[in-house]
Order: sequence, then C-alpha cells, then structure tokens
Amino acid sequence: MRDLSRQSGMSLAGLYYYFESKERLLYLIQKHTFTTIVQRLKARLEGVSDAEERIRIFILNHLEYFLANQAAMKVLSHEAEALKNGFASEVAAIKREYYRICVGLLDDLKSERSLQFSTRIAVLSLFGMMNWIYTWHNPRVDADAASIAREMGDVFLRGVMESKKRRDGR
Amino acid sequence: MRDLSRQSGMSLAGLYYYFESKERLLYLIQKHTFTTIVQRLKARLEGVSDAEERIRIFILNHLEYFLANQAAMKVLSHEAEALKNGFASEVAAIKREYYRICVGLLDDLKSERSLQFSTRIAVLSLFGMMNWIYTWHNPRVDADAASIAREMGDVFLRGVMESKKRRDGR
DNA sequence: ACTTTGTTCGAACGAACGTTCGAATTAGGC
DNA sequence: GCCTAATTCGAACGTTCGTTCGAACAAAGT
Repeated sequence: MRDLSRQSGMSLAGLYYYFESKERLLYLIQKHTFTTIVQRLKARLEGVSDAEERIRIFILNHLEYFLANQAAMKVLSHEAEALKNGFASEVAAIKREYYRICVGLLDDLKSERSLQFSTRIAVLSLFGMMNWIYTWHNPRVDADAASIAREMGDVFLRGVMESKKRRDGR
Repeated sequence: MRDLSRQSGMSLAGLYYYFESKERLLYLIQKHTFTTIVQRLKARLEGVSDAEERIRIFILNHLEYFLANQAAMKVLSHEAEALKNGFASEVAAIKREYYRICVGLLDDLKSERSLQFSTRIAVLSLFGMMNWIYTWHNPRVDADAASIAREMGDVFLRGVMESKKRRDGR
C-alpha cells in the first residue's frame, strides 16, 4: 500500500479513503481485469463461426491483454488465491465463465471434426502456455502478441486436430 | 520462518543456527530441487536415442516431480525471482541448463524430421503447459502424472511435428 | 456568512516479520 | 569428572506492514 501511495502521489490514508482495504482494492483490480478480458473476447467472437478461427481469436485476445499489461498480470497470477471467501467467490465466478467459454470453443471444434481428446487437459494446457508468458516475454527479444498467438495457435491446434478421429458419426 | 519453526518443531532461533538466513534457506531448497530434477532427467535419458521418446521422457520426468511435490513447486514458482544477485545467479545457471537440455531435445527432433518451428516459443510453451499444472491439478479429479504426460505429449508433439516440412535436405 | 459535506494528509497503532543475543542444555574428547 | 564445543531456545530488537484517527482544508448548498 505504501508503494501504491508513493507511485500514485496520493497519501497512504487517502488510498484507504477510496478503497477500504488492501484486499478490496485487489478484488476491484481482479474483477475489472477479468471482466474486461471476457468482454473484449465476446465482442471479437461475434460474427465469427469457424471453430478454428474462434480459438485463434481466443488465444490472440488473451495474449494481447497479457502482454499489454504484463506487470499487472504477473501480480494477478501471484495473488490469484489471495482473496478471502467473500471476494474470492465473485472473482472465481468470472474466471469460471472465461474457462467455460474456452471449453465451449474446444468442444465445438471437437464435435465439428469428430476429434478425440480430453477437453479439460487441452484447455488447461492452453491456459498454461498462454499464462506462463509473463515469466519469459521480453519485448526486446520476442515478437508481438499477434506473432506469438499464431505460433502457439499453430502448435496447439495441430496438436488437438491431429488427434485420432472417432469412427462413424458419433 | 515462524511457520517453518512451528511445523518442524525446531525453535525459530534454531532454524537460524542451521540456515543463516531465510534467503539462504530458499536458495538451498531451489538448488536442491532443480539439481534433483536435472539429475533424474539425465539418468532417464541415458540409452534412449529416439528423439520423440526423449521428449516424452522429459515431460514425464517434469510432471512426476511437479505432482509429487505440488505444494513445494507452487512456492518455488512464486519465489522464482526472490533471490538476490549472489544466490540468484547460481540457481539461474541450473535452470538455464535444464532449459538448454529441452532446447537440445527439440532441435534434435527438428533436424531429424526436417521440421520448421520456433524452438524458443515451443520450449516455453511446453514449460507453460507443464508448470501451470500446480494451479489446477486435483488428485481426486485428475489422472496421474503418466496419463497427463501422455496427453500433453500427444498435443505438443503432434503440434510441432505437423509443422511444415522444409524443402530439400537443408 | 455559515453550516455541511467531501477530500486530503501526517502521525501513529498494533501485529507480523526477519534476525540476533545470551543463557541453558547436551555431546564428545581426554 | 572436567573442559570444550555443539546444539537448542526464550526473549527481545528493529523494521515493515495494514490500518485508523483526528485535524486541516476545500466545495457545495442555503
């Protein structure tokens, strides 16, 4: 809180006037962040019906936000379990919605092309690939979000699409 | 440190008798952990020459250790940058060796099968998939390390192996 | 002009943290 | 049995942290 006070120019007591506690401030940041990501994703998915393209949009949306707010996402990843029951559940609900959207996208691809793979492991692997980026991305060495999204999308999509096709129409 | 004191049964001052500071204790834990992982990996790779099989061994070795020490790996992931210059560089060297081994395995596969993909992005994506597991793995719901290693290996290996083949012998 | 309401801040409180100290206890060598 | 060295610990020190308090100031309403 003292760091935030110094960097924002507002006194320590002033921060507590606007945000009643450190935990509530973290809650507001998390809520705002995840709501924004979900909102932007929904807007970008509108009108796109191709299953593969929709997953590529998901990856790009995620990486763009993570790289544009890398320092913030590092903090949020570390403080993911820092909220107590009251605050935690509301944020967890938004995260769950985001997770479920991704599950939906993958299930669509799966049924459209009669693929066989564990959606849960696939989704969580994809989140791992994307979220881990805050630990290594260096703007002076690495490409921008669009390039990385393409490369990760290539690996991931080929990985799930080349999975054994199911026999017959089931 | 007071938590460690309580859980270990040794007094707070006693801990400082054996480990001169909290930072040095973290350093010893990190060094021991990463050295152990590299050591076991090398032993398991011995005698295996197939490039794909070697990568599968890498994934299995990594996930087995992470799941067997999930709580510890969660802490280590969070405290990855907590060491100051002196301690940090030695641990960084071990991590770099581990990273380079993975790069080597992927480069072998790449040249053996004339594939085209960014090794850096592929390796870091793989680490992301594997390391993220500490945030979601639930022993009561999810399969064991071997199954998950197979599934992640399937997705990842198909993903990189189906990359465009290079023309001619170059 | 005066009261009320909203905003800002320096200073402090109590708890938790990493660490140290000196004394008490134990183990080992002679 | 005695001396030395190793081990263990309760108690404290100084710092940082999250938070609160009361006073000072500014804005808005009448």
